[in-house]
Amino acid sequence: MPATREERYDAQRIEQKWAERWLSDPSLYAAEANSTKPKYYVLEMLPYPSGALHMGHVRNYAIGDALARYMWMNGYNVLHPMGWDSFGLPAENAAIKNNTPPREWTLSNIAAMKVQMKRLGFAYDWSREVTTCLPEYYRWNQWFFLKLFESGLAYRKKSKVNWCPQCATVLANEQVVGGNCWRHEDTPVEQRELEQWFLRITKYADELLRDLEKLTGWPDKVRIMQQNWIGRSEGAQVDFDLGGTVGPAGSTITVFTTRVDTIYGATSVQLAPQHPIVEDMIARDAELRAKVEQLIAEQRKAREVGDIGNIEKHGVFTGRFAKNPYNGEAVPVWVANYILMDYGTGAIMSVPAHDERDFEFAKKYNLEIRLVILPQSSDPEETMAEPALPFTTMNGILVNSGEFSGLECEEAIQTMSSHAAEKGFGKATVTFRLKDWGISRQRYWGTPIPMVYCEKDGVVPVAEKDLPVILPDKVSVTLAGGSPLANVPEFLNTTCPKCGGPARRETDTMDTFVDSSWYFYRYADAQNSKAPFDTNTIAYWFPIDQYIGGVEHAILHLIYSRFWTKFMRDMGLVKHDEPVKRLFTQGMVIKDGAKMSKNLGNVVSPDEMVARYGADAARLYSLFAAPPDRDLDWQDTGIEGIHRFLGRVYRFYVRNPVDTAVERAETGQTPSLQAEARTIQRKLHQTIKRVSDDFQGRWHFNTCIAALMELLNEVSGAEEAIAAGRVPGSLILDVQRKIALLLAPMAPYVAHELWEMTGETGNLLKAAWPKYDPALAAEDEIEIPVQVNGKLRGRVVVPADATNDQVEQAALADEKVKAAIAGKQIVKKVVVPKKLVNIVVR
RNA sequence: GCCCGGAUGGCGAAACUGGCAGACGCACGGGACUUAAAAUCCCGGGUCCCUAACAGGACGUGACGGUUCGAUUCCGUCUCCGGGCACCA
Repeated sequence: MPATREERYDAQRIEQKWAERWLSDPSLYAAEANSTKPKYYVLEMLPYPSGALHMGHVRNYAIGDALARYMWMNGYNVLHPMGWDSFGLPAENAAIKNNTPPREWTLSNIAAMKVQMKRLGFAYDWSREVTTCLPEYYRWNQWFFLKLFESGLAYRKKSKVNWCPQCATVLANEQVVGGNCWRHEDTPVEQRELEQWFLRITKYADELLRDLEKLTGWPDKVRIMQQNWIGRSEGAQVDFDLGGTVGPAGSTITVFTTRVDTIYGATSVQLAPQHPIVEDMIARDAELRAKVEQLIAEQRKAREVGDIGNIEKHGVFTGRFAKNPYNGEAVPVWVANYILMDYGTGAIMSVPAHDERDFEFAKKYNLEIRLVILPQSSDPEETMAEPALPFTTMNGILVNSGEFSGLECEEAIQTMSSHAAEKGFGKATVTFRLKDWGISRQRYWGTPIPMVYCEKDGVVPVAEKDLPVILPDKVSVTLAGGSPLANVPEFLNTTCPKCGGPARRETDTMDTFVDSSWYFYRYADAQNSKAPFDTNTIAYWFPIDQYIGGVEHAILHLIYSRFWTKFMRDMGLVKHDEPVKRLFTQGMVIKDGAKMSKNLGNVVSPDEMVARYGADAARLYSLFAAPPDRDLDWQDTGIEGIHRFLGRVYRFYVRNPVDTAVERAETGQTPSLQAEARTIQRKLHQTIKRVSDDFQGRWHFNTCIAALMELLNEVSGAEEAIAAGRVPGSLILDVQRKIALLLAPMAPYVAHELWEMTGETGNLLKAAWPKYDPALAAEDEIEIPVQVNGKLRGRVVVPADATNDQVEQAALADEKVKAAIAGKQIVKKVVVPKKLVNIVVR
């Protein structure tokens, strides 16, 4: 049947109409205060306001919005907010390029993106909008900083830090990816010695690791990544005595090892080139200094290439010996380029027989290789064979190890650590890979760190009552290096909060990950001017029931946020240990097999998609094209298909208008439906079940949209029966209303239009999610495949409640099955209820 | 090197607990409607063999092997792709 003009699905007209209605009612998506409903907090990661949404955002928010709307329809008090991660370097780059002040640039980007979000129909409670670059927000960053400082969790330290020459600022360890800057993938990070502010995240290292077990609603992948990042390692520290002081660093080398059981096999001590004792040694040995500097250079180079793992091992003997406290043996002390100063103690004992790296090094420099562990045989009587070296597993017995010989590795580690502690030359200890979080940035567009430097009183915190320390507007931004704020006298010069004398302000600003570490708390109490938020309000909304975002924040943002929550708990501000109950990481949106990028010219613009196919189609397609946790390969023809589907849905309503009077007329009757009508009714209830199950469980929106397509195919295939009056109007109306309801979370605009076409009014958020009737969803008859020797040979149709015997009889009676088993002996008959029959013959 | 994930038609994918592989959609081919086009509607389809056609048969979920009446699904070995960590002592 050809489509008429009135039947045309005009997405623009429909979406304009509903957008006007929705936008005129700001309370529509507002979370309720003092609600008796159960609460549900659904959160999507807030965007950086770059100026335009990309398809990745659309996908992220389409998932979150579908969930939020579904929960609303299921009677929850939903909190669904949005905000802007709006500090950061791009605003400064834009300022330099276009001569626009960062503030202006950022705020106009926010305005533009908000228009896009509203056009896409996302149901956000804008009264709770958080914009991190505004003083109303960042004053609380400063307030938290003061609290951290009071608690000793914020401290200042001079150290080697990661420096990105492109950003002209320092980076945290988490922001260095493979030796390069996380924002500039081709820019190697340099090491600079700077005085910096750090947050003591390591205080919570153990808890951050332990509580990962509680996060059962998080993807394993993310938990494992965090576990690796924290890098807890149990071992022992042991002191090796140099037999005399070299310099200020003393005469003891403390090594860290996870295999103290192998210490009788230690044949040298290896120091990191930057080790303080090495510095003492080279202070009066020019020759050694040259060699050590060479090792440092090699290390730096390898690090810059991101290849520290494959560095060619080099070392130099220092000419000195250190005493192994277990056996009193003096072993040579070396400096080696594969020893890292920033892990453990920067010194190791080298046991070539039982460590790959030590083995390789010993071979190269002809150091002694001494076997002290023999593999443990499963048969104790069996003589133990000499293993291939290096033998690194823990499945062994100690030999040549004095009083500890004969112990198994595991128990030897315990015994020998205790022994060291008793004798006072060592102890069992735990080392973490996680380092404290360096938050100073030598940039302008960030939260000013609220500290003051006074000649007399030193480092003094700004008084709480003087917050916020306002970021000045008139700043000339350059990437010359050094904080731009240092060139603003009005900002720089201040008075000491303690003595009132002249002082200067800290000119570094905070890492923007501080902003995102707690923004989701502010949503719950966004207008609070007395505190970052009210503790009781938080207790109601937290933890976040569902957080949705990209996996790229698995370590950075998500570990900082967990740390922030634990700190706030310890200061009594929140009552829970973890901020996020369930985490979902959606896949990337790619095109032609590659990440969308301007360079490749494969960027799909959401605006263009909305203009051409409508917001509903753009949203629905991003849910349909792939399960949400997988990457989505964008295909322009795919969204066309979805647009076509919405058109077919729309036409079904236009072509089959049901007078609502019909409903009333038919109520009270129990119509015995004819076969065609019954098929439609069954499909309807099956579809409600499938869509509901997908929302509850796996979030495979692609399959629930497929289910809706199947339902539509069913009813539009029955147009003849409908026209002939063989399908009751009440059933058609039921189908039409339920399709509108099922579509509402994913394609809200057209869902509302369809809802209205069935004579309903009111927002679908307030309509109840449909329920299915299992009896109506059930099949009367089912088709059972019949296999012979595991191969499909026939199909039989039996009543759904047929017994196994009946099914078996039907199967054996089937002509094709008969032919397949003719002349053969039946060995076994397998009948799986409602599934299949398999007849095994010989 | 270690740890996670993935591999199914021309393409995106489905098969949720071991039970008909390929739902749904895209692209494609054929047809209807139309003066024509667009839009819309209907039909077809994994590969190969056989057949005039109907029908029939064999093979098929990255590879090889195993368990099972039966394997995309479980086990073992391997290949390729993506991600994380990496002389972390």
